[in-house]
Amino acid sequence: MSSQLSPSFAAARRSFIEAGGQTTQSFGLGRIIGQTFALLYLSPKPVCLDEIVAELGVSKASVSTAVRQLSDWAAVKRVWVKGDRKDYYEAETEFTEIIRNGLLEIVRKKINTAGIQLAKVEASLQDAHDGARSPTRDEAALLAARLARAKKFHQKLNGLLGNPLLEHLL
Amino acid sequence: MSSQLSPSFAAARRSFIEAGGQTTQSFGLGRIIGQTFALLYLSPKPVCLDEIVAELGVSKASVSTAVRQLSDWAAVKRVWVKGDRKDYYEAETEFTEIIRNGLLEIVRKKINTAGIQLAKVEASLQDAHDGARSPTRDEAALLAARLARAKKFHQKLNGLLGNPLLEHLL
DNA sequence: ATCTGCGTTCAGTGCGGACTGAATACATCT
DNA sequence: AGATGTATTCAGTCCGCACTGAACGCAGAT
Repeated sequence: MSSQLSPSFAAARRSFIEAGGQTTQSFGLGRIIGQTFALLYLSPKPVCLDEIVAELGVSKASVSTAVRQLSDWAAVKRVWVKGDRKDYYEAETEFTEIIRNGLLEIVRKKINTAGIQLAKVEASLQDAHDGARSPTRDEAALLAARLARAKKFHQKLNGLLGNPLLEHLL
Repeated sequence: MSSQLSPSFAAARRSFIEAGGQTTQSFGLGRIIGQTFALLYLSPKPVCLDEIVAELGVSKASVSTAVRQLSDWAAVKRVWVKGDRKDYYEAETEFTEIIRNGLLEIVRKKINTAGIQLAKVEASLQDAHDGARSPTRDEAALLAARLARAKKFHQKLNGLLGNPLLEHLL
């Protein structure tokens, strides 16, 4: 692909792709996701799966799943090239959109499951309160109070993540 | 510790601690960090290392490092009990502070290292531009343009994370 | 219908990082 | 000073998860 490009230009390109991989990996998303996006982000024309596989030197399976992840977040979009049976992909260049659909969505999910667990704790605390003997009361009261604070904070976080003002700041 | 508490109360407590572990683990911070904080958060009095070790059933080393992590973020604070050589810990109950000092700080670091890598790419692109022959120019121009956009977004993120308005929303 | 060239799936592998246990360092008491 | 009870450190182990390779499914072409 980059046969006639100057060596140092190719180096800069690879460096950028590597940086993409490092970044996504540091966020626990895996290396190939970032590398794939970076590659597409730098490409002037749509790129097919096998080209990505060739340039990154990884398995087709990895790129396939990475590309799906990325298109789930609308970080890349499929492009059909007429007369070609391959799938081609190009990057969404608007980072703000990607954060909105990708990262923030992930965080929302995690916050949400945390909230579900809080609700379960609340339920089992109800049971505990019913059959409580005297020495339990103080402990139970503290747990209830702390649990309430946790729930309140959880709601505040939810509000923040849904706040249009946050997305406006991006 | 909870010998005279009702079974279902103890269950609620363990459930909360477990939820804490799940949450921190889902954010890639490890399970014990969240469990330790949750335990301290529910405790009416300061707790020493060995009590945490006993209740969580994990190694002393794990709890030791977890506790240090947590106090780095000011999520827990050391408390001295006079006449006792052990270290005691209690939780910071103000979640907002923890997010500020912990999670946001982590994200800032990651964003920062990403920025450093971008700078490196920019530098090697400078070299490439110097020795460029004609067919390279277009590709180089695109890379430069996209790199500029990436840098701009990086700065925007930095600004957002440093924005007092964000912390005010918490 | 068969063949050909794609993308996807899934059981298995390898690796990175959390966790452990023993050795170490440290503090306080006698 | 030594002794004792504590926290910390560090090499090693274990485990989850990203990644792989082969088998599969599914198109369109002939």
